[in-house]
Amino acid sequence: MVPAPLLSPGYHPLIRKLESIFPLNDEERQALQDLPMQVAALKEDQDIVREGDRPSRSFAILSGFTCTYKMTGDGKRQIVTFSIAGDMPDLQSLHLKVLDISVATLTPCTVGFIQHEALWDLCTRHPRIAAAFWRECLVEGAIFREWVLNVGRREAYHRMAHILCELLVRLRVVGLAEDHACELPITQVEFADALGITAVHVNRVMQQLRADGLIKSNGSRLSIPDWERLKEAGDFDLTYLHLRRDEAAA
Amino acid sequence: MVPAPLLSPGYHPLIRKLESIFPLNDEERQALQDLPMQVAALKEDQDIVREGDRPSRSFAILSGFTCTYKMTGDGKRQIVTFSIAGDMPDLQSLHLKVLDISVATLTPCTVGFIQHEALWDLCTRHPRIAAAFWRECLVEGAIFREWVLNVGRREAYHRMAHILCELLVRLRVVGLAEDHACELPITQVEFADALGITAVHVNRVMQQLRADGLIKSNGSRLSIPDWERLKEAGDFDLTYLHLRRDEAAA
DNA sequence: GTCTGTCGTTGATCTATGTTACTTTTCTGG
DNA sequence: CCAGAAAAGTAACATAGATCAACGACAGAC
Repeated sequence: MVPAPLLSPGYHPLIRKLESIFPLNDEERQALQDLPMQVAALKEDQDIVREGDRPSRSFAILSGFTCTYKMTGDGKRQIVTFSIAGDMPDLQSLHLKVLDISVATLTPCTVGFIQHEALWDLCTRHPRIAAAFWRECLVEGAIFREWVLNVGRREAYHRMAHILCELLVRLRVVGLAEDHACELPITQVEFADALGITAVHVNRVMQQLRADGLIKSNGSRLSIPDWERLKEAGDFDLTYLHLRRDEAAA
Repeated sequence: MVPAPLLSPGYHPLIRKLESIFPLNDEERQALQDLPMQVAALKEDQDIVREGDRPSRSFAILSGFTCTYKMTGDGKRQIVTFSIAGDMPDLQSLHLKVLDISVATLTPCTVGFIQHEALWDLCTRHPRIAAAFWRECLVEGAIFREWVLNVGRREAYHRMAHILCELLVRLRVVGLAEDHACELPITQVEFADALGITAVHVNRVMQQLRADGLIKSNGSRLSIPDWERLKEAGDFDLTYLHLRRDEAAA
């Protein structure tokens, strides 16, 4: 039911992610490994869950990128977070019956659906895993807070720099980025919806970042020639990601 | 150690708040009632905890208003949420060692500090209370998400309307507001920091809301002559507050 | 190999909101 | 009851970013 490479010890994205914020023992890793999961391959630009849904399962992203978004009444979209391998963007539905967000794929994705019952069972049997999930929800909350700050109080140029820093660090944590480069298949329209600006302005700001030598990009490949200066431009301090040892040192 | 009126059944703000999102039984209510709490009276405009702290206790607000905020590197403040009686703005510190936010009083406040050990103990003994706390953290996260949307994609006028709707509903839930009026001791500067705009603009926008007959205010008293129109102006849908029965019907 | 749609890019113009520098009102402590 | 401070309100001017309307470069479909 689950493709072999995803299950080989040390490669399960969910485990890798959880371990980035919480230390697990062998037994707990095994329990996660054994979690019954219905794996699905999804195309890009597809909603996985929608605002108003009452899901009976959550899902973990095994590969690909998703965004979590909300819409205003007049149809404007705000992306509130991006998610990557190991993330469980609707874990909250375990406790909150009605979803207040939608999650959509940005790229083709592999996701693993896990019945809430199975998660409850796991949490009961392994209270430390329950704590790890709770903790993961809290880290997610911390990211939202930082985004409120980012959107509320930083200019577009710095906002963009900040989000790039966050994405690079988070990708590094799950092994999807080298030191200062990564694959980042996010369009300018998507960045616009995440930063609360227009796509036109994203374009201008990215050009400025390029001109200033803070980033380079060809196609969906991003590389960062001067991490220190990008961090500074983005006013980026990774405390809010609450990583264990400073995984990504950065 | 705890003032009597705060402990009398049915009036403990913490219990009232938890029950607004999670049903408790008598035993659980009692356990919360018995939670050892160090009560403190704080003046206004005081930090209760600061970004970077590593607290060994969390606190519940028993009376008064607080704001949770973050600062940018160049000293701009963003308030990421307001908190009121029953809220535990730094409950996260139970899991996340280093605080990524500061919490300050907006008015004189009574707060009850609770040692993390006591909370852990409570959670172990009463798994449903642990679930309730987890759930509370998730609701808080949902509020942050809505704020990202609010700040990112709504114009100042609508943003202001939205935040007023949220505050009224939340105050109503804990019995601090009548149907369409409440005491709201939040200054225009504070609203500005919460909405990601300037105080000057808050002033303009509030005048517009008044002129449009959506709100009335004298001093710190807010009243809402036309709730339906304010909700509409604020594009407000209380789903994201995840209240139990629709407490505040609204 | 052309067609079609998506994505990135550009320029001209407009506007919501910021900035600065006040004045007026309300609150508070002595 | 008054003085001083904090909060609210005003006005003139500045600007980051929005809006609108193109255009070019690809990539996948057929």
